[in-house]
Amino acid sequence: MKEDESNWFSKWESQLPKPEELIPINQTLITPDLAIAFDIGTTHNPYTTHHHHQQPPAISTPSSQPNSGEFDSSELAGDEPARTLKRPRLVWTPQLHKRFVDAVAQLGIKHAVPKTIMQLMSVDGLTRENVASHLQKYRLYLKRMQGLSSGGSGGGGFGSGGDPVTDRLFASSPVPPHFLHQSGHPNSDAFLPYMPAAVLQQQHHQQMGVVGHQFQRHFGSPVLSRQQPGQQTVHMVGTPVRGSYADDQQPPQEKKALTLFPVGDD
DNA sequence: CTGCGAATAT
DNA sequence: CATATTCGCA
Repeated sequence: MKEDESNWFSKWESQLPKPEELIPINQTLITPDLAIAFDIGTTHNPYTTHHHHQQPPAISTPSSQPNSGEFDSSELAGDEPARTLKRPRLVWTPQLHKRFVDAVAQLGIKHAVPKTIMQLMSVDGLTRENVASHLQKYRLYLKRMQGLSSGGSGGGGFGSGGDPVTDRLFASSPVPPHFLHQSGHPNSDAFLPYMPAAVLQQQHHQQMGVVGHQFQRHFGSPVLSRQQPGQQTVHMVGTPVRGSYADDQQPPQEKKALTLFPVGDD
């Protein structure tokens, strides 16, 4: 039992926020050719075409990124409406969710509020609303789990929609033990090993635009999509099978994660 | 702002 | 159809 804690802690520690270790969320970037090969650009996607305007929320970590502030954008100076446009629908990929969970874990369920979580995650493009919304669902998920394991509805015949895993996304990430019972950590101090100083000031580089084909049913998709009346789904897929990756491990075999290309804004 | 429920969009 | 986002309220 305690071992479990040590165990998850060890794993967690292994992938700790050391800048060097911290980056691998959007690791695989698709090459332009590959993007084209994927039919990206056939349709008029604002993000796939050369109109890199404002940035779709890109998931990236505040660490090294080759392309710092300089891009040779052809028309990036004159029009940057941005801000007022709707952000693309954020796709909560398991990895992204993991970051979320880790953030909550490190903050402690107590102080896990949208704003703080968002800052700790340091995922650029992420908004407080994104996190807030997700946090709610996550809390419900946790609640559900507890209620289920406690004994509850064993009586009536479970089977009707009482799946322990109604939420595949949440299920894909290991839920820290202590999330379940209470917010109060007796010795929580001991569990706050590292708090990145950069939390409050992250340099953001936005990048990526991506694309994929319409896929439903798979949640291995890193990233976001945007749809507007008249636009087609710009979902993207990357990870193959459904499964259960325990944690940050990416699918062993690869369908190849397609991804984003650098862009600039601001 | 944060939390929550429901509606709405994609 | 599932999921994320938006809206109103506490």
